[in-house]
Amino acid sequence: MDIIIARFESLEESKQHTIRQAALEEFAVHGYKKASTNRIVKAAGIGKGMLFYYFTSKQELYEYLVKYSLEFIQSRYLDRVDAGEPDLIERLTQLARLKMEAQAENEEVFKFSAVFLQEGETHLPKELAAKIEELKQSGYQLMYEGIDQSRFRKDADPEKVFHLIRWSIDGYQQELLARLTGQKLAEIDFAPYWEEFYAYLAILKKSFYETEEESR
Amino acid sequence: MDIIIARFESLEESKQHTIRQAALEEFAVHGYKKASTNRIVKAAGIGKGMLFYYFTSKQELYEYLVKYSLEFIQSRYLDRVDAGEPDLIERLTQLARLKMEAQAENEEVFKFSAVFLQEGETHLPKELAAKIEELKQSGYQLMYEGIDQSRFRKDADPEKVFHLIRWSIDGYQQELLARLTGQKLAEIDFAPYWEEFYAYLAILKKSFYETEEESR
DNA sequence: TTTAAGTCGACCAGGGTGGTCTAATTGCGT
DNA sequence: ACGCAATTAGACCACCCTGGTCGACTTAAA
Repeated sequence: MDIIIARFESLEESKQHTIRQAALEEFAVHGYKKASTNRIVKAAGIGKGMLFYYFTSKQELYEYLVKYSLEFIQSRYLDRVDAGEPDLIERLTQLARLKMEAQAENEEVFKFSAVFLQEGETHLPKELAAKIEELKQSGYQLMYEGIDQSRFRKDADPEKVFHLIRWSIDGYQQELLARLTGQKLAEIDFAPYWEEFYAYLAILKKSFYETEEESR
Repeated sequence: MDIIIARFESLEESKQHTIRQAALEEFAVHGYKKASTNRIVKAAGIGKGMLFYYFTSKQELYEYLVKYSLEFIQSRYLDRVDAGEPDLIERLTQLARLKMEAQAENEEVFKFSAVFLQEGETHLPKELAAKIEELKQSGYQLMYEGIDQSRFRKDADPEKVFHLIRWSIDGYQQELLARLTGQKLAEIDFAPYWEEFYAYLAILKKSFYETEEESR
C-alpha cells in the first residue's frame, strides 16, 4: 500500500492539495459511509481511475486523511503551545490564537477532524485509533494542566471559575466563527476581532481574578 | 392532503407517537435527503404501505414533523417563559430550566429542530419557512429583550457582560448535556445538577453584578 | 520506436431509494 | 352471518448512486 500511496505523494504539491481538500471536505460533510468517491473526483477535477490509482480504496484514502490531519494538528497547532504558561487566560488566549491560525491555514482539516473524532474507531485500524486517543489526551493536558488557580478570586471555587472562563472564551470563539461563516478565514483581517476579544478578557480578569487594589 | 393526514391523526396516540418518534429520529440523524423511509417503517414496526397511507410522500411526512415540532417548541417551551423578568440571570435560568424540561419530554423534537433550522427553506413551502423564521425571532426576543443591564458592574461594557453571562450558562448546559449522552433525559434526577448550576450562578452574580457591599 | 507511467470515464454488479399495488385481514353496520 | 369498507403488510418497481475495474488513450522518456 505504501508503494501505492507513494504515487500520490510524488505528485506535485498543488495537485495533492486539490485532491486532499476535496476529499477532506467530502468526508467532513458526509462522514465515512455516506461520502462519495464520485463527488470527490468531480470536485478535485480528476478522473475516477486516478483516485484508485493513488489510493487502492476509499478506506485507504480515509486513513491517509486521518493521518494527515493528525500530523497537521499536532505540528501546526498543539506543538506550538507553551504549556509552561500558568495563567489560565493567557493559556486559553494562546490556544485560541494558535487554533485560529491553524484553522485559517487549513479549515477543512479541522472540520474533518471533528468528524473522525466523533465517528471513533469505526473504519480505522487500532493503530490509528490509538494515535487519535493520544492527540485527544495531549489536547486535554494543554488545556487543563499546570494552571495556577491561586490567581482567581478567593471567594469562589477555583474549579468553577476555571470552567466559567473557559466557557466564556469558547463562547466568543464559537460566536465569531458563526459570524464569519461563508468567508475564507485566510482572507480575513482579524485585528479588530482580537481587539474585541481582549476587551472581553479584560472584563474576565477584572471579574474573576483577585483584584490587586483590594487592600485599599 | 389534510384528508390523508387525518388518517394519521385519528390513530391512537401511542401509535402516532411511535411513528412520529421513529421519523423524527431518522430525519434528525440523516437530514431530509438521506433519511430513509425504509428505516423509519422498520423502526416504527409498521409496513411500508402504512407510511404512505398516512402521508402521501416523504415530503409531506417531513412537513408534518416540522409543523409538529414548531408547535411543540412553542407550547411546551417558549410560551412558558416569563418575558417580564428583567434580571438576566433569572431569565436565562428560566430559559435553561424550561428548555431542559421540554427536552426531557421529547428529546427527538429538539434534535430534529436543529436539523431543519440548519437545512433552512429547502424542502419546505414558504408558508412553513415563515413560521420557522417567526420561531427564531421569538426565541431571540425571549433571550435579548427587556433585560435590565443596570444591574451589571459599572466598570464594564454591559453588552459584553451580557454575552459573557450567556456564554457561561450555555457552556454549562452544553457540557451537562454532553456528560449525560446515552441516558434517557426523562429518567434523570436533575436535582444535584441544578444545585451545581446555582453554585455557578452565584459566582456569576458575585463577579458580574454590582456588589451591594461596595459602600463599606 | 518501444516501453511504461499516467489519465480518463464508461461500465459493472449490487444495494438502497421513494413509492405502488395486490392480496389478506379486520371491524362494523345490518 | 354477511358484505362492504377501512386497514395492514411487504413484495415489487424503476431508478439512481455506490465503490471499484478496465481497456483505450496520451504523454514522456529511452
